Amino acid sequence: MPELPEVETLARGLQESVAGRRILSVTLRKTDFIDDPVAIERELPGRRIARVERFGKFMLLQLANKNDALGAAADSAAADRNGTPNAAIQEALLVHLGMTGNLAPHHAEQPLAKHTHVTFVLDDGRELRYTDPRRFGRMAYLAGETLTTELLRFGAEPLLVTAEEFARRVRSSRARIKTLLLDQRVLRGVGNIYADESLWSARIHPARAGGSLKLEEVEALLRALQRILRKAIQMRGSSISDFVDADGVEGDYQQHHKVYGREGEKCFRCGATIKRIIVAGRSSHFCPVCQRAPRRKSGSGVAAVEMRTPRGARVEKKKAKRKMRLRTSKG
DNA sequence: CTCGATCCCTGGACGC
DNA sequence: TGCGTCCAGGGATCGA
Repeated sequence: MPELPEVETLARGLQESVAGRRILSVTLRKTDFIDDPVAIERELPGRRIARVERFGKFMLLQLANKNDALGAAADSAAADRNGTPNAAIQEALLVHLGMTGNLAPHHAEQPLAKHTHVTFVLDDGRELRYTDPRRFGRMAYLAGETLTTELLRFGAEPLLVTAEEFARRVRSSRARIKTLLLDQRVLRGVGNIYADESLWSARIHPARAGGSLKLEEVEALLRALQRILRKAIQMRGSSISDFVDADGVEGDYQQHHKVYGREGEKCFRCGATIKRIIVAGRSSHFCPVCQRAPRRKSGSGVAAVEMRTPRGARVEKKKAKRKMRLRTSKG
C-alpha cells in the first residue's frame, strides 16, 4: 500500500524514466476515480512532462508550458525543498495511488495488464499506464489557482516539519495520536504502516490523545517517524499488497516492520505479544507492554476504543448491515 | 468546528 | 473445486 516512501520511490523512478517525454495521446477506460476526465483528455495530449515529484502521497506530474519551455517547472526542485507548494508549478497531473494504484512505463507492444484504466502514449514508443484494481486512487488535472488551493489543503511534509510545528499541531488536539498521524491535513504522506511503526518506536500507544503527549514524547515520535521514513525510502518502500516501483521491482522495507502485520507475534523489544485494535477505523498494531494504554475515563470514547477488537462482536453487526443493504438495493 | 462511523472497490484468504 | 463471506484501507462524506 503506497505511503510516503512508496510514492517517493515511484516518483523518483518516473522522474528518471519519463521526465522530458511528451504525451502524444491519452486513453481513458474506467474514470470514476478521475476528478474531471474530459479535462485530462483535453489538456494532456501534446504536453511534455517536465518533472515528477512526490507531494504527500500524491505524485505530481508537472507539465511543461504549452510553448514547450521546460523552464519554470524544471527549475522547481530547489524551491520545493522548503516544503511549501511550489508557486512555479502552473499545471500538473495529480496521481494518488490509493491502496492498489500503480503508474509505470511499459513498451507499447506489451499487453495491457488487467485494471489498466489510463494510458498515456509517450513520444518514445512507450506508454505510461495507470493500473488500480480497487480504484481507491485519484487522478486530476489541475492548473493555476485551483492547483495551489488543492495543495494548500495538506499539512506539512513529515521529513521537513520542525519539531516545534509538529508538537504544536499534535498537542493542541484532543484527537488520538494515530488519527493525527493519518490526518493528511496535519502531516501529508503518513499512512497506516508508518504510523504504527513510528508509534512503536517511540513507545506511544496509538489511542493516546494528542494533547496528552509530553513534549519529549512528541519529539521522540517525530524523530522515529523521520528515521523510519528515510530508512524505508532507502529500501525502496514496503511491498505489502502488490507495491512495485516504476521498474516493477518490490521494496524491501516490509522485512523491517516491527509491529505492522505482526499481531500475535513477540515484541522485538520486550517479548510481549503484539496486539491489534481498531483506532481511527484502521488496524493498529502495538505492543501492550512497551506502549502503555491511556488511562480510561469511564464511559468515554477512549475506553470504548480499548474494548474494540477487529474480530468478535462487531462481525454480527456487520452481517446485519450487509443484509439490510442487499434488501434495500433490491427494493 | 472536531471527531467517529460508514462506504467505496476488488483480490485473496478462508470456511464449508 | 467452487461458492459465499470477510477483510484490507485512504479518503470523502455525513451526522453527532
